[in-house]
Amino acid sequence: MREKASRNRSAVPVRPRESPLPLAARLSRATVARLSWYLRQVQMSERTGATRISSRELADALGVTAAQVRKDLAAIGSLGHPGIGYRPQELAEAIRQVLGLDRTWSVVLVGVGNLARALLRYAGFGRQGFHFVAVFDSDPAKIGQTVEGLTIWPMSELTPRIAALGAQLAILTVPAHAAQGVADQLVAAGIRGILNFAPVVLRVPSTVSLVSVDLTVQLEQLAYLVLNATANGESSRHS
Amino acid sequence: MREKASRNRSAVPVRPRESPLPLAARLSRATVARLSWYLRQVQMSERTGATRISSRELADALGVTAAQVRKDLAAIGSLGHPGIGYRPQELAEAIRQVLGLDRTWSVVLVGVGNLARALLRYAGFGRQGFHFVAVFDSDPAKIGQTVEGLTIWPMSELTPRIAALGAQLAILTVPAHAAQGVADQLVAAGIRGILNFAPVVLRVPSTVSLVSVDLTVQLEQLAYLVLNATANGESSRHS
DNA sequence: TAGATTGTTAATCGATTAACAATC
DNA sequence: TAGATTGTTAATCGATTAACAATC
Repeated sequence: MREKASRNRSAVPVRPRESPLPLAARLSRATVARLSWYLRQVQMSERTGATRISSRELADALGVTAAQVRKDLAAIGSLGHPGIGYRPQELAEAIRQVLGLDRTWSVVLVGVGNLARALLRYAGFGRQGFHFVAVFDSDPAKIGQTVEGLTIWPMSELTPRIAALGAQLAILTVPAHAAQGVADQLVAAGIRGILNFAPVVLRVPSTVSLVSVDLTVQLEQLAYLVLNATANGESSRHS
Repeated sequence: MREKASRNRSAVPVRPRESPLPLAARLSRATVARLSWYLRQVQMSERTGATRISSRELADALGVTAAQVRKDLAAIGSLGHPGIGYRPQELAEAIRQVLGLDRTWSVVLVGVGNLARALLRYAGFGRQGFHFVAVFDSDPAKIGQTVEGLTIWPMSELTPRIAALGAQLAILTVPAHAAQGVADQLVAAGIRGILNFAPVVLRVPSTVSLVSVDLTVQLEQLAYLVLNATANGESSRHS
């Protein structure tokens, strides 16, 4: 469960800066999440035609410290120019490469409810290289219907289609009671990563990556914060 | 942005155990998230009629260490019974109280798309005391329609209705470009907490609590994990 | 050159884990 | 009593911040 590998962190500076990403040290969750924010911000800068952006500008836009930004960015390479800042294009490219957004990901979706429809319709995913290649549901009434241009397949098609399409990622939007069973099927079918929205703690083998988004937990977090806000200094959370 | 208050943490043991929650120390984000998991697990135990549950059982079910569970639970009170474990009912009640689930929260929702419909339909929220009292949208075509028994109101009704209904929480499911503007209106209308789904970093005053769920970030996390999985020992993430 | 800004180090802060006396 | 399990302490681990020499 916990991350075990951190030995090689401080070994990085020793390495010559030949290829852009020479066996980069493992990045922490928090760092990876912030890289996503930086990328979004930098892409906005690119659009406005800016030729440079400083750690301070990035920090102010995102509500973190400039030191944090520099630390995060230094972890993925020597991308900055002392006295200048970062060049949006260079930076965006480097972040995309680290996050794996410089390629196409084939994604299947299991469980076609409203949440699934929202995700399928969200154009932001496609823009970053995530392409939905198949959707599945167990409800006979839904099978054969079309959502966002995709035919809904029965669960019996899960394994063969994932194999045939070479899908790497799956989004799980089934009810809690069905989630573990479907996850097991996805794992067996060779899926490499699962984004789970079912409110359960899933168990998958260590060869498969798992990110869970638990909306109930988020709303409960909010209730806790509100309840403890007046007394305390407020703090906000970004997941 | 960062949490500033932590002085009183180790001062807690000094305090006599009179009332159930005597000025409880501030809990970390991570702890609050785990409390939500514990609650869910404990509620399942309650349903199966279990009369006790140990930190080890809880830990195994959720993939954390038993020490972690005891630490988290000790932070909200002396709830365990040495040699026995925790009593599900007592524990569930204590967690509910800490998270503010022992009361009713009035929630408004702004932006009626598929994500909103999914959230409105999700029964889990109601079960924990979150009640949707109004929904708003800026699209004239949607105004006056009904979703899950609620009439969709125009944005001009936001301020008066929030005041009239005494709504405390808001869920923001509008497009990115509209999010900050709507957040400002919600703040002005007296909302105490916002659960934001728009993929932007929102700015709200420190008197208002904010939790953001950024689905793009989560999918990018997954891509990063998959990309770095084979080489590394795998780790999974629960938000 | 003077001013700006990075990458990196050391210091700080906070969260997790291991271990065990106290307790039922 | 013997066995089980908590709450708490100390040790460890990791992440953030501050400061500044190096660089453009």
